[in-house]
Amino acid sequence: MDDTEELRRSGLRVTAPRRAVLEAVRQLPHADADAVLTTVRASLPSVSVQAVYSGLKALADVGLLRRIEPAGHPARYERRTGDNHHHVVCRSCGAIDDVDCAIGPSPCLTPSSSHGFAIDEAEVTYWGLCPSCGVKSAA
Amino acid sequence: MDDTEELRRSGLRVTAPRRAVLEAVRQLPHADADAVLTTVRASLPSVSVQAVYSGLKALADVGLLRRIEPAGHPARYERRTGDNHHHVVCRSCGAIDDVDCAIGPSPCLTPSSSHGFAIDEAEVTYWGLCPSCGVKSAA
DNA sequence: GCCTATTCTGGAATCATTCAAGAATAGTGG
DNA sequence: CCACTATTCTTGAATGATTCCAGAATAGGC
Repeated sequence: MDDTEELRRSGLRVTAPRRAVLEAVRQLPHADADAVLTTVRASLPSVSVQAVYSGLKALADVGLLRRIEPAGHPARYERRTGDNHHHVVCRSCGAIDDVDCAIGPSPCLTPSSSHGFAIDEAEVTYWGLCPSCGVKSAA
Repeated sequence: MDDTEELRRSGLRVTAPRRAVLEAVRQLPHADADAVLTTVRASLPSVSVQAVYSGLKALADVGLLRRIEPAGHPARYERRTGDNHHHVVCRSCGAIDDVDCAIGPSPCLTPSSSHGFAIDEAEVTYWGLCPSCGVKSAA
């Protein structure tokens, strides 16, 4: 299924900016809005900042993209959706990698106490140093 | 151990704004900077915004406060530190509650694959609706 | 091909937070 | 108790990511 088809099935209008945003996130998993903008402009030089933001929002709203917001970093976007996998974030450079569910299939965590909250998602973020930053700090 | 003593032991200068910040976070667990500012000004009306921000940062840096940053919300601060407990966040009103470690003592989660990252923390955030927002949305 | 709702463009605004320069002050040594 | 110096405070401006706005463009149904 190509991007155009995915957009249509999700009930979104198929526009050049949206296809380009979808394609950019495919090329750059965990890209932030700025990186997406740069990539999109390689093929569509006149796309506005807002077209990218609203495209990212529309795509995330229908589930074609997943938005992750690591503390202290701008939001990142990825196409791997629906499995609630987790992420490792490098404290030094902000690099992100996927991590499969810690325990079994998603939703993979049950809190020991929920204080009456109706919980629908368990989000896990691992923090540390990526391979290349780890080497630098050890030196 | 009172606030003054805690500050001193952590190697921080004891100032009125810092004591007030520490006291405010004790009164309001999971308060954001703005709520802390308001509370601090109840006793010290002329404290600046930056005194609160720099106080929060200094206190968090030495571990007297823990800073949490739920996606889409301003940073919150709490005095319960050192146990890496987790949080439930209400999607509707942003209310936060503590949740004990999902599995055993902290650090309580081990990723199935780390991609070479040197991981030092597993942060878990549960998302859902708090008791009062859950009631409203069910109605 | 036309019509209308949706999306896009350009520009300004918002929010949380941080930076900068100079005044105030905590804590040390005398 | 006082002076000294580094730290912290004040005021005010700046930053970065993101959103809001009004009007122009356009996707998709008829």
